[in-house]
Amino acid sequence: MRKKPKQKRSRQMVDALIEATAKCVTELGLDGITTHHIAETAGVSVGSLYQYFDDKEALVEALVDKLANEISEALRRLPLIEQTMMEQAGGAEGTAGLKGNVNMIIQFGFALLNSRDGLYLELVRNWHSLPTDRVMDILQQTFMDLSRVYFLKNYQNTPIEDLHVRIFIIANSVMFTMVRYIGQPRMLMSQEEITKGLTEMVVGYLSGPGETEY
Amino acid sequence: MRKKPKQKRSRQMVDALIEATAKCVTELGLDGITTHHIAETAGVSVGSLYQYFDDKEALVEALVDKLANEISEALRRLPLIEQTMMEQAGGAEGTAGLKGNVNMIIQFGFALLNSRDGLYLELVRNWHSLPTDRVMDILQQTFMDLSRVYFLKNYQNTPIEDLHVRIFIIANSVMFTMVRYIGQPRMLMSQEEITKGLTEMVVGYLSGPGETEY
Amino acid sequence: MRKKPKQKRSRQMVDALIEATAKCVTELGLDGITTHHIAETAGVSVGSLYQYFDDKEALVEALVDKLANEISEALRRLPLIEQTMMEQAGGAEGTAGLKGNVNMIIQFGFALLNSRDGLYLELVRNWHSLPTDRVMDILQQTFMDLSRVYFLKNYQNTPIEDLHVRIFIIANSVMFTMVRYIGQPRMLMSQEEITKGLTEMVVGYLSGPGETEY
Amino acid sequence: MRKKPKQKRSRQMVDALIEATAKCVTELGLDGITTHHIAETAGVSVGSLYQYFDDKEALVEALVDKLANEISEALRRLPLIEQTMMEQAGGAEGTAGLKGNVNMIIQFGFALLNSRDGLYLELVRNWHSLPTDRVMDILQQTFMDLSRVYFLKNYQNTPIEDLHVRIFIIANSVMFTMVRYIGQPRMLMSQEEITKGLTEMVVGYLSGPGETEY
DNA sequence: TATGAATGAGGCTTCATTCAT
DNA sequence: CATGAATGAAGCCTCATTCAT
Repeated sequence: MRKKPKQKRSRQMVDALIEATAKCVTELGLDGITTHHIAETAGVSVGSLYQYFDDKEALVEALVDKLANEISEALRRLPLIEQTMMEQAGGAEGTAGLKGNVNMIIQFGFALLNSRDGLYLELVRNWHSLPTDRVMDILQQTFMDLSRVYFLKNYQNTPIEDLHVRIFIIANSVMFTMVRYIGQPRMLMSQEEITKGLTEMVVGYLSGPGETEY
Repeated sequence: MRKKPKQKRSRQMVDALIEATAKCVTELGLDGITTHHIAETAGVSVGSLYQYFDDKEALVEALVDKLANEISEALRRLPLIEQTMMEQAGGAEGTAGLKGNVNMIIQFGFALLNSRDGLYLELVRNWHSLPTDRVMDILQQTFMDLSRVYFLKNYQNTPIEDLHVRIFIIANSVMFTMVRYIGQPRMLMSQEEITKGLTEMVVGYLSGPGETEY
Repeated sequence: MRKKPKQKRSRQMVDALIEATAKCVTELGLDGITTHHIAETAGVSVGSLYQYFDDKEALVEALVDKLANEISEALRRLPLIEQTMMEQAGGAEGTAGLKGNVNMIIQFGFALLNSRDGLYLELVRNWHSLPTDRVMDILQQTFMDLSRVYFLKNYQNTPIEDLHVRIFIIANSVMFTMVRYIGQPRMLMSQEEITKGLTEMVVGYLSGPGETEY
Repeated sequence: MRKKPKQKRSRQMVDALIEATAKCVTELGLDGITTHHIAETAGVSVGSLYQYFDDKEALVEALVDKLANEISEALRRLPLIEQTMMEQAGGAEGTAGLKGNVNMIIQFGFALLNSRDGLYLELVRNWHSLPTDRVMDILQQTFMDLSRVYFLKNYQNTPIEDLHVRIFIIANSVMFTMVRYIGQPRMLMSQEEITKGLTEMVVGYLSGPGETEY
């Protein structure tokens, strides 16, 4: 970013531009946006755009960063259910709490991808051409953290050595399956089916044998 | 395609152009390619390009189609292991054959994504902006078919009612997790770990309760 | 023309190409035609086209020449009515024969412009960008000749000193008024009205005082 | 037009571009102009051209509109001579005023077609491929209006039922005869002869029998 | 600072013409 | 002679970025 927006006016301008970028992305797709569109949508001139952002990339980067943090926050605020003592004692079979939580997170994900007119959807789709890997990274990191805490609290007796691998696999599996599902026009499957399937897969994976023989 | 490549020369030209497109995609990325680049890489003039393809899109489409068919073929040729009688009788625990097969497919997938200088990687990444959905469709369909046959043969006593949902979830989970993994520059995890994790998840999911209570 | 088509085959080819050009002109407009279109329509290769014609211009020129001669012939075959002795004696008032002839020619003109799917219309419209002025020239010349003969026979006592000027004016007036009329989509006037008006104007002009004071 | 030329600079740019278009049309012909030529002639970049005009067509349209209005204005400012009482009473023979006016208009027309290095000539020639029919429409409409007023004032006793047909015929006859005359390289006739002939024809037609038997 | 006019490199596509087979 | 594949100059238009006001 070219300029630290300390002034109030500046911050407003920066925010307006980022918001305009978001709007343009949802309306035109990530590679349909132009600096003119964004400036016009923000109600400012192209010149101003370049006063606050080095180039188009920087704008998208700023947008992505902002969203990533928002999502990360929201994820953290999710009312995850703590496992009861009973379940914890029950061993591998007591996955009701886990299942509920996974289900909740997936539903949250679907809600997210469908919100803001598909803004997140478009960004996730184009993750590879985004100026930062932040979205994925932040999301994954958040996921990691959440999971680690959750597991430490609830499954102290379970090995979590390869937790980072599992989280990586799960995060990407869930996210892209959802994105792919939403992208499909012909709805041969209901969102509930997908949610249920994903939940089952994830819970099974998390409850399965850890570093078992193989 | 503008002209049916009946002549030997024509087919050579078409192939050269598709191969040039492939090369350009790996070198410049899907949306870095230009008609001039492709023509030059193929060692012909732009005019020739348009003699055989309606536009740039058509070229990419041809490339994608070709690759999709190749992969589909290769998948079909994978030496999947038939389940033994013992395993089949063993119920959910007898998953050694399944596990082996899943593992084989994932390794095949990694090999594929790493081949051709990342051509497949780039194409899968950009699946949403490809002129055809054929890649995904063909791959998924092939997967479906393979799986259906496999399950019919080996798990006749297992419910496969929601098989299409499971296949959808698995195909996308595996594929995008692999793509994402390869895309990561810092290798915090080994490919073996990912392969193992994915296999475990998939096998668990496929061996888990079918249309159980939930 | 590059080659004298003495052989039968050659002449056939030349004719086919010219006819194809005609078809393309009516279908695509004079500046919508391409050598490929023409060759394809003629059922031959572009190469052959260039074997018989230096370039695209030459083709159009050949077409125009052919048509001009055809029209010229047809004009000459028009059954113009000879004036009766009575009329000739009657002076300026005896214009029934003239009027009939003018009317006939105009109707002939309309029929021509509406024939061949508007081929003539398109060519007259584009007279200025035609490779030859032949159409106009031949038509005008034919007109001149016809008129000269006609007047010599029928109006020997009338001065015809400025006949060439009158013919020039009349030919162009009539032709372009017709062309413009046909081009108008909204038919605020009937073709009969136009025909009648043109006839009246022309007859009046031809019967008017010759080299009078002015 | 893409941008409203509110600013002084903008209007200058727009004017420069239209003027450059005019110059290019006279130098290269209507279908010899290119966006680069025009921009270069105007002394600006292609980009600027597209800042003010949607495409090449829009430029030509703007030029044509401008000229059409100019001509229309000029036509209206022509000092047409009102008929004297004597003439009006004199019936068909009192056409001195009319003849003078027709003559004046034709001379005006010649002056116009010969001005601006043949710009008007080229545009009239290409009337059918101009983006708007406005030229012809505006000119014809102006002509109509002028004539109507003129005839109402001066020939109240003459039937003018088919005036629109007559105007249509006259306008096109005169205009295209002039255009054709100017286009002819070999001057077998003087401009005076043409002017005189056209005047005679027009006056004769306008003074002739109205809706007479036929 | 804010503006938005101006820039111009660069991308896509067409089509008349040539030439090896 | 016929073919049609190959050529490549040329045209149109876009858009990220700069800079004078």
